Amino acid sequence: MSKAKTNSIILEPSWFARPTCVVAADLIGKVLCRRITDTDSVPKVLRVRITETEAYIGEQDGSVAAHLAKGKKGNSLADIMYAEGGVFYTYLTYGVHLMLNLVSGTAESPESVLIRAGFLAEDSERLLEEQNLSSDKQLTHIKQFAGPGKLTKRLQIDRALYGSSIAPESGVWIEDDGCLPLVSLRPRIGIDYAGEAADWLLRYVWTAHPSLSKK
DNA sequence: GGATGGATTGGCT
DNA sequence: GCCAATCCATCCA
Repeated sequence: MSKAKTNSIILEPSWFARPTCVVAADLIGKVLCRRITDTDSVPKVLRVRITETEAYIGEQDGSVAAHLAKGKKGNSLADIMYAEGGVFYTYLTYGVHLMLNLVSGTAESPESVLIRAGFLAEDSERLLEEQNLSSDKQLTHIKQFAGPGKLTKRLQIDRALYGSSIAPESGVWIEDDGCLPLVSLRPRIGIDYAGEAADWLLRYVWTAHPSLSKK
Protein backbone atom coordinates (compact mmCIF):
# COMPACT_ATOMS: atom_id res chain seq x y z
CA MET A 1 0.00 0.00 0.00
CA SER A 2 1.31 3.43 -0.85
CA LYS A 3 1.24 6.44 1.41
CA ALA A 4 -1.11 9.33 0.80
CA LYS A 5 -1.74 12.19 3.18
CA THR A 6 -0.49 11.87 6.74
CA ASN A 7 -1.71 8.62 8.24
CA SER A 8 -3.80 7.87 5.15
CA ILE A 9 -3.70 4.83 2.91
CA ILE A 10 -4.77 4.88 -0.73
CA LEU A 11 -7.26 2.08 -1.37
CA GLU A 12 -6.13 -0.03 -4.30
CA PRO A 13 -8.52 -1.29 -7.00
CA SER A 14 -8.50 -4.77 -5.43
CA TRP A 15 -10.14 -3.31 -2.28
CA PHE A 16 -13.29 -2.84 -4.39
CA ALA A 17 -13.33 -6.44 -5.63
CA ARG A 18 -14.79 -7.59 -2.29
CA PRO A 19 -18.54 -8.21 -1.84
CA THR A 20 -20.47 -5.08 -2.77
CA CYS A 21 -22.40 -4.77 0.50
CA VAL A 22 -19.11 -4.79 2.41
CA VAL A 23 -17.53 -2.24 0.08
CA ALA A 24 -20.54 0.08 0.31
CA ALA A 25 -20.57 -0.08 4.11
CA ASP A 26 -16.80 0.32 4.45
CA LEU A 27 -16.82 3.39 2.20
CA ILE A 28 -18.69 5.41 4.82
CA GLY A 29 -16.09 7.62 6.49
CA LYS A 30 -13.50 7.07 3.75
CA VAL A 31 -12.15 10.07 1.83
CA LEU A 32 -12.97 10.59 -1.83
CA CYS A 33 -10.10 12.50 -3.46
CA ARG A 34 -10.30 14.49 -6.69
CA ARG A 35 -7.30 16.12 -8.31
CA ILE A 36 -8.40 19.41 -9.86
CA THR A 37 -6.18 21.01 -12.45
CA ASP A 38 -7.17 24.62 -12.94
CA THR A 39 -6.16 26.24 -16.20
CA ASP A 40 -3.56 28.53 -14.71
CA SER A 41 -2.93 27.43 -11.16
CA VAL A 42 -1.24 24.55 -9.43
CA PRO A 43 -3.09 21.24 -9.29
CA LYS A 44 -4.89 20.75 -6.02
CA VAL A 45 -6.78 17.91 -4.37
CA LEU A 46 -10.33 18.14 -3.08
CA ARG A 47 -11.03 15.68 -0.28
CA VAL A 48 -14.59 14.70 0.57
CA ARG A 49 -15.46 12.37 3.41
CA ILE A 50 -18.19 9.97 2.28
CA THR A 51 -21.40 9.94 4.33
CA GLU A 52 -23.83 8.04 2.10
CA THR A 53 -23.57 5.18 -0.43
CA GLU A 54 -25.89 2.74 -2.15
CA ALA A 55 -25.15 -0.83 -3.27
CA TYR A 56 -26.36 -2.22 -6.60
CA ILE A 57 -25.96 -5.96 -6.56
CA GLY A 58 -26.30 -8.10 -9.61
CA GLU A 59 -28.91 -9.25 -12.12
CA GLN A 60 -31.42 -10.11 -9.41
CA ASP A 61 -31.49 -6.41 -8.48
CA GLY A 62 -34.30 -4.80 -10.46
CA SER A 63 -32.45 -1.52 -10.71
CA VAL A 64 -29.29 -3.10 -12.10
CA ALA A 65 -31.41 -5.16 -14.48
CA ALA A 66 -33.03 -1.99 -15.78
CA HIS A 67 -29.67 -0.42 -16.50
CA LEU A 68 -28.43 -3.53 -18.27
CA ALA A 69 -31.67 -3.87 -20.23
CA LYS A 70 -31.03 -0.55 -21.90
CA GLY A 71 -28.53 -2.30 -24.10
CA LYS A 72 -30.10 -5.57 -25.15
CA LYS A 73 -27.63 -5.81 -27.95
CA GLY A 74 -25.07 -6.51 -25.27
CA ASN A 75 -23.03 -3.34 -25.29
CA SER A 76 -24.61 -0.88 -22.92
CA LEU A 77 -22.60 1.43 -20.71
CA ALA A 78 -23.93 -0.51 -17.75
CA ASP A 79 -21.96 -3.57 -18.86
CA ILE A 80 -18.97 -2.00 -17.10
CA MET A 81 -20.55 -3.35 -13.91
CA TYR A 82 -19.42 -6.81 -15.04
CA ALA A 83 -15.83 -5.67 -14.71
CA GLU A 84 -13.74 -6.71 -11.73
CA GLY A 85 -14.21 -4.20 -8.89
CA GLY A 86 -11.96 -1.16 -8.99
CA VAL A 87 -13.12 0.99 -11.93
CA PHE A 88 -15.59 3.86 -12.33
CA TYR A 89 -19.07 3.72 -13.83
CA THR A 90 -20.26 7.24 -14.57
CA TYR A 91 -23.82 7.74 -15.71
CA LEU A 92 -25.78 10.81 -16.75
CA THR A 93 -29.35 10.95 -15.49
CA TYR A 94 -32.26 13.26 -16.32
CA GLY A 95 -29.95 15.00 -18.75
CA VAL A 96 -28.63 17.00 -15.86
CA HIS A 97 -26.76 15.05 -13.22
CA LEU A 98 -23.83 12.68 -13.38
CA MET A 99 -23.80 9.73 -11.00
CA LEU A 100 -20.47 8.48 -9.65
CA ASN A 101 -20.39 4.70 -9.25
CA LEU A 102 -17.55 2.46 -8.17
CA VAL A 103 -17.69 -0.94 -9.81
CA SER A 104 -17.33 -3.56 -7.08
CA GLY A 105 -17.44 -7.32 -6.57
CA THR A 106 -16.14 -9.93 -9.00
CA ALA A 107 -16.27 -10.12 -12.78
CA GLU A 108 -19.06 -12.72 -12.61
CA SER A 109 -21.75 -10.36 -11.45
CA PRO A 110 -22.75 -6.76 -12.29
CA GLU A 111 -22.30 -4.81 -9.07
CA SER A 112 -21.48 -1.24 -8.14
CA VAL A 113 -21.63 1.32 -5.35
CA LEU A 114 -23.16 4.78 -5.87
CA ILE A 115 -21.59 7.65 -3.93
CA ARG A 116 -24.51 9.82 -2.78
CA ALA A 117 -23.16 12.35 -0.29
CA GLY A 118 -20.16 13.63 1.64
CA PHE A 119 -18.58 16.71 3.17
CA LEU A 120 -15.25 18.48 2.75
CA ALA A 121 -12.66 16.59 4.76
CA GLU A 122 -10.59 19.70 5.46
CA ASP A 123 -13.58 21.10 7.29
CA SER A 124 -14.48 17.88 9.01
CA GLU A 125 -13.34 18.79 12.49
CA ARG A 126 -15.02 22.16 12.36
CA LEU A 127 -18.21 20.68 10.93
CA LEU A 128 -18.33 18.00 13.57
CA GLU A 129 -17.99 20.66 16.25
CA GLU A 130 -20.81 22.59 14.64
CA GLN A 131 -23.16 19.63 14.79
CA ASN A 132 -24.03 20.82 18.26
CA LEU A 133 -25.10 24.20 16.86
CA SER A 134 -28.00 24.53 14.47
CA SER A 135 -27.51 27.62 12.35
CA ASP A 136 -29.23 27.51 8.97
CA LYS A 137 -26.11 28.92 7.37
CA GLN A 138 -24.01 25.99 8.50
CA LEU A 139 -26.59 23.47 7.36
CA THR A 140 -26.66 25.14 3.95
CA HIS A 141 -22.93 24.74 3.67
CA ILE A 142 -23.08 21.06 4.55
CA LYS A 143 -25.92 20.41 2.14
CA GLN A 144 -23.74 21.41 -0.79
CA PHE A 145 -22.51 17.84 -0.88
CA ALA A 146 -25.79 16.06 -0.07
CA GLY A 147 -27.00 14.32 -3.22
CA PRO A 148 -25.14 12.48 -5.98
CA GLY A 149 -25.69 15.22 -8.56
CA LYS A 150 -24.29 17.97 -6.37
CA LEU A 151 -21.37 15.85 -5.33
CA THR A 152 -20.22 15.14 -8.89
CA LYS A 153 -20.75 18.74 -9.95
CA ARG A 154 -18.75 20.08 -7.04
CA LEU A 155 -15.92 17.64 -7.63
CA GLN A 156 -15.97 18.27 -11.39
CA ILE A 157 -16.49 14.58 -12.11
CA ASP A 158 -17.00 13.96 -15.82
CA ARG A 159 -17.85 11.06 -18.10
CA ALA A 160 -14.22 10.69 -19.11
CA LEU A 161 -13.79 8.78 -15.85
CA TYR A 162 -15.97 5.98 -17.20
CA GLY A 163 -13.96 2.75 -17.09
CA SER A 164 -10.93 4.33 -15.43
CA SER A 165 -9.23 2.73 -12.45
CA ILE A 166 -10.02 3.99 -8.96
CA ALA A 167 -6.48 5.26 -8.49
CA PRO A 168 -4.50 8.53 -8.36
CA GLU A 169 -3.49 8.29 -12.02
CA SER A 170 -7.18 8.66 -12.93
CA GLY A 171 -7.44 11.86 -10.89
CA VAL A 172 -9.97 10.31 -8.51
CA TRP A 173 -9.23 7.86 -5.72
CA ILE A 174 -10.21 6.86 -2.18
CA GLU A 175 -8.13 7.18 0.98
CA ASP A 176 -8.57 5.50 4.35
CA ASP A 177 -7.43 7.54 7.33
CA GLY A 178 -8.85 5.20 9.94
CA CYS A 179 -12.16 7.02 10.46
CA LEU A 180 -14.83 4.50 11.50
CA PRO A 181 -18.25 6.15 11.88
CA LEU A 182 -21.38 4.32 12.98
CA VAL A 183 -23.28 3.17 9.88
CA SER A 184 -27.06 2.78 9.46
CA LEU A 185 -29.06 0.93 6.80
CA ARG A 186 -31.86 2.50 4.74
CA PRO A 187 -33.88 1.65 1.62
CA ARG A 188 -32.46 3.04 -1.61
CA ILE A 189 -33.79 6.18 -3.26
CA GLY A 190 -35.28 6.95 -6.65
CA ILE A 191 -35.79 3.41 -7.92
CA ASP A 192 -39.49 2.81 -7.32
CA TYR A 193 -39.70 1.16 -10.73
CA ALA A 194 -37.39 -1.64 -9.55
CA GLY A 195 -40.15 -3.72 -7.94
CA GLU A 196 -39.42 -5.37 -4.61
CA ALA A 197 -35.74 -4.52 -4.97
CA ALA A 198 -36.74 -0.92 -4.28
CA ASP A 199 -37.28 -1.88 -0.64
CA TRP A 200 -33.97 -3.64 -0.10
CA LEU A 201 -31.85 -2.09 2.63
CA LEU A 202 -28.86 -1.28 0.46
CA ARG A 203 -28.33 2.38 1.32
CA TYR A 204 -25.59 2.99 3.87
CA VAL A 205 -25.47 6.24 5.82
CA TRP A 206 -23.28 7.83 8.48
CA THR A 207 -25.62 7.58 11.47
CA ALA A 208 -27.19 10.94 12.38
CA HIS A 209 -24.83 12.94 10.17
CA PRO A 210 -26.28 16.44 9.48
CA SER A 211 -25.47 16.38 5.75
CA LEU A 212 -28.09 13.67 5.20
CA SER A 213 -31.83 13.88 4.72
CA LYS A 214 -33.99 12.75 7.61
CA LYS A 215 -35.60 9.86 5.73
C1' DG B 1 -33.12 10.31 -38.39
C1' DG B 2 -36.55 10.68 -34.66
C1' DA B 3 -38.40 9.13 -30.13
C1' DT B 4 -37.88 7.69 -25.32
C1' DG B 5 -36.81 7.80 -20.46
C1' DG B 6 -33.95 8.11 -16.46
C1' DA B 7 -29.84 5.69 -9.46
C1' DT B 8 -31.99 14.21 -9.49
C1' DT B 9 -32.57 18.84 -8.20
C1' DG B 10 -34.67 23.15 -7.09
C1' DG B 11 -38.37 26.22 -7.71
C1' DC B 12 -43.27 26.98 -7.49
C1' DT B 13 -48.34 25.75 -6.24
C1' DG C 1 -45.88 17.89 -2.68
C1' DC C 2 -45.67 18.44 -7.76
C1' DC C 3 -43.24 19.23 -11.97
C1' DA C 4 -40.10 21.10 -15.48
C1' DA C 5 -35.26 21.26 -16.92
C1' DT C 6 -32.04 19.04 -20.11
C1' DC C 7 -28.42 15.22 -22.27
C1' DC C 8 -27.48 11.32 -24.59
C1' DA C 9 -27.38 6.09 -25.00
C1' DT C 10 -30.26 3.23 -27.00
C1' DC C 11 -34.19 1.67 -29.79
C1' DC C 12 -37.31 1.75 -33.65
C1' DA C 13 -38.86 2.92 -38.28
